[in-house]
Amino acid sequence: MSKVKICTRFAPSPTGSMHIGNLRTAFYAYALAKHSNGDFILRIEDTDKKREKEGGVEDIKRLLGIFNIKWDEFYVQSERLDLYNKAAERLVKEGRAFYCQCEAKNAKEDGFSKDLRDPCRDKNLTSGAIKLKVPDNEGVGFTDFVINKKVSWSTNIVGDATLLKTDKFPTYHLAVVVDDNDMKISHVLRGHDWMPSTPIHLLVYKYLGFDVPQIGHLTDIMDPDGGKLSKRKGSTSVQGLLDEGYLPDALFNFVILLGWAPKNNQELFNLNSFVKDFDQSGFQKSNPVFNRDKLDWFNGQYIRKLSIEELINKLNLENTSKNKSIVSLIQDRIKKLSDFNSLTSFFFEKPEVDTKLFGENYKKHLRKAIEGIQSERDLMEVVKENDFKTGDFFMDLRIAITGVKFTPPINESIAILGKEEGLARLNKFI
RNA sequence: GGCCCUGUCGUCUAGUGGUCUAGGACACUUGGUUCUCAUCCAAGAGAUCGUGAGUCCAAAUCUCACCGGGGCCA
Repeated sequence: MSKVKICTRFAPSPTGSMHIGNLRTAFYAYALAKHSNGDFILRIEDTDKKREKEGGVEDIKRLLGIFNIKWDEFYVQSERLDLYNKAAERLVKEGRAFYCQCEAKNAKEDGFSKDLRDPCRDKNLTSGAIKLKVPDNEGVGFTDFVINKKVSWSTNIVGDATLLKTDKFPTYHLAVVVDDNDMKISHVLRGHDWMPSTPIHLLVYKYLGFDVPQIGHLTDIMDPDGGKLSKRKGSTSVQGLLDEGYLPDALFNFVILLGWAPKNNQELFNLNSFVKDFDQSGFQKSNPVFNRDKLDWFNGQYIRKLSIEELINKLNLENTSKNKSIVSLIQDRIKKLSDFNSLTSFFFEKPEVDTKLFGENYKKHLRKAIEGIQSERDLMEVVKENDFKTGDFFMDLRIAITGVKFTPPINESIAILGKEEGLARLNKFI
């Protein structure tokens, strides 16, 4: 293979909040290019104006920015219509495509039997939509660089695909070929769902006289309940996951390992190490399942790596000494940023205490604790002196102070709350 | 229905004919640290490599069939 510069692109449609699978495609395309000092292009595929969402483009840029993905070039397809129109017209002129004026068809009754050859293909019309004139009895194929396998089809199963719609906007099939060629994309990386339309693209490449780039189809991320991961089942939008309290670093690390693996099974990656270690042969062939537990684990790992200041910042807290103390108590105890509130609410408001949670000796425990705190003594000494069971003693304190059984260490918590407030909460139950 | 991709512990995976009585990670179980929870540490359980044939001295690794999973179909 000749030594051409590697150039990849991420080509999302601005149709709504970015899906975690799209983001993964961006990471892979980015790493593939940057591993060899190639270029990474961001291309907005906005040729379906009906589905476009306002602010969609800005949202894509913003999200990529959060993950530190930077692009070398930026294009918008709707600004390039001329290019697609010319290509389509050329194909018509050269007998590789034809105008079609068929009415938009409805779903057919039997669902499946369909006529692959369009009735307009030999009418020599001079206006309308432009469709590809697919030949009969030919073979088309390519070698997929993700699954590392030659894949081929007979053109007899390929329909006369629409290339240019009547509104002069291209379909994906035309735009993707024209753009990838024009932008000198060396490696096309896309979702597995595009595999079946690859023969169409191959034909378009051929008729336009373009070199076919390397093409690879990524696995689909699956839902634990089966089927492709979808927006319907829980939060799969990148923004949704961020809102849930997952750190970008954790999301990145988790998602690149769904469908790609290094030979040594290393678990922890950041953008730089991923780019450095990236290797095409690490692509997986079968569909991975989106596993929350693993994501949570990664998130915990990255939360624990943060400095107190960084964590305070991520939690949108003021950098006060009280908050620092609180945050340092919960850093080992949260899996997601959103766990913070439930774990620490007792610091900010008096808890509701269910007295049924107390042990049988709680009054004795609380009384001695109050004495101890008033005289500023180490509570462990109080426990020993009175021959209390350590666990029971602190649990009663915990219930009185926080109202719940799972909390940060209670001595430190009382220190943060302040002696006065701590005593007040204990005295309530005497 | 047609076409295409795919199949190693529950999950993510290592593995490319012998070193595999199949390795790692998450989850799980147990023990240790500890005022609870969590962290951390240690140990354990968990996969006859989808099934059945075949090739070979030798197969998770090659071939075929079947079955399962996934995708696409103006």
